[in-house]
Amino acid sequence: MIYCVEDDAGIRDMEIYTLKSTGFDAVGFESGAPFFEALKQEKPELIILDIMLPIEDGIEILKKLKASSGTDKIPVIMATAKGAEYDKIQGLDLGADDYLVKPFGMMEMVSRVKAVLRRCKTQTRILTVGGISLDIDAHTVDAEGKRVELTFKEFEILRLFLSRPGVVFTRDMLFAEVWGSNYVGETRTVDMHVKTLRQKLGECGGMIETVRGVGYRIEENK
Amino acid sequence: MIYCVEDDAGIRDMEIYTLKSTGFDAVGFESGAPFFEALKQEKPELIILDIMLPIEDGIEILKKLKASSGTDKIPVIMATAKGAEYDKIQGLDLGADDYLVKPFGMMEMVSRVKAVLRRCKTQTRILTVGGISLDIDAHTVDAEGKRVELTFKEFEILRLFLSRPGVVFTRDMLFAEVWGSNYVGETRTVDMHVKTLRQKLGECGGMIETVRGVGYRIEENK
DNA sequence: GCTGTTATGTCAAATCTGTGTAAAAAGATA
DNA sequence: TATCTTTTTACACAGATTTGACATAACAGC
Repeated sequence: MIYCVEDDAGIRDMEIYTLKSTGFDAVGFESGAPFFEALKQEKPELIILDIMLPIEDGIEILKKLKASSGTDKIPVIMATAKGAEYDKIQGLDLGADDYLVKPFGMMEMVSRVKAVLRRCKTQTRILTVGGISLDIDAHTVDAEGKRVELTFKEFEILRLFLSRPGVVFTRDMLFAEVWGSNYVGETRTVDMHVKTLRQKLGECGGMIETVRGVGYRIEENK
Repeated sequence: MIYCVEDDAGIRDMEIYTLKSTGFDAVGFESGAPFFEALKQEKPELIILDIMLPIEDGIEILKKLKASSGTDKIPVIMATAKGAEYDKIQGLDLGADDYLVKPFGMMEMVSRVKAVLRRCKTQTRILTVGGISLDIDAHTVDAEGKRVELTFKEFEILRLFLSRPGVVFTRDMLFAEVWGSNYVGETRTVDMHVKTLRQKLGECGGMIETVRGVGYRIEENK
């Protein structure tokens, strides 16, 4: 879902039309008030925000968005009039993720939206690295296209690995994240789960690398 | 460190001057070739890349950057001529982090640089000196662009060296930091690790200098 | 230049440590 | 209860680390 705040109905409709025909779900708002109302109902993935607005201007709206913990992480693209460089600077410094200079092409808008979403890939619900893909919602894992049945702990560990490919997780980190407690004493619990993971993942099992003296990581295949 | 690739000497100098006077360390390049040469030596925090370049254009350079595992995470801001919308789209789709439309103000450039760096802040912690780069999170080391496999102690020692380039570490300091204990008695342990480090780092091995009677350090320049 | 002294480089052997694995015990779940 | 998951224990082994002996290089004084 993408929200567009834009007072010019022509531009607004064009934006919504383009976004929808590109496969996004989009809703337009004429001003800040109805926009904030909608925000209470549903948080969009991204906001396109015009700076020149009648009652409350875009900069003010942006400040409010960034001030509230529920909305501060939603990426914002500011739309600004040509030559208003100061606005751009202010917007960027206030935490806008990008901006569009009017008049902008719809192709460009879509590209920027995609680029920002790519950057802010906050919660991709499906993690994929190499031949392994893990669906967080469905709680399923496929390796080389084949469904793999994992237990809870195994799933959580694999999810961590996939969430940051190439990054090494120490046993302490794994314990903290998966068990929520500290890694105390000498136990081979983690190793055990890694072993079964490797086994169940078959071919892809080799992607889980041991970093001796440190921990484990999933190979960032290149 | 920020690298600027721009064929127009006037613009390039202006960029470098502005960035330096803002507190950044910046170096300019006229074309792709010297830029890639410098890249072997040191990886910058950010790259400002002109699209219209004589021999190899910015899009090509961007593709190369994103194709190499050592450079694909470095944020890139593309500089493009006004109205060349297609370029922008292509650049953004290829993974550029932002772009500047020529002619752009220096204030805007600085704002964008800061914004991109802010966004990419929580990325990876990478120490780079000369041709060596060490990724703390991934626990990997590259020398001259090639992956080098290090053992735990080797990694820790190299990490110390890279954390303070040019500074000499005595054997006592190394023991205290890496082993967490005091350097007792006469043993060749540290020297041994330094030897294997130099060996494994190949060309870059020479960067580890012996300071007779004191300890070791990593050579800052060259 | 030499020469003796000292620090560092190198090697192979000895030691130590972390990890893989299996199997059994302990907890959950149904 | 039976079954599945998780944890623990025990042990073997590959690989990392350390050590001591010796070679080599650097330096200071002559």
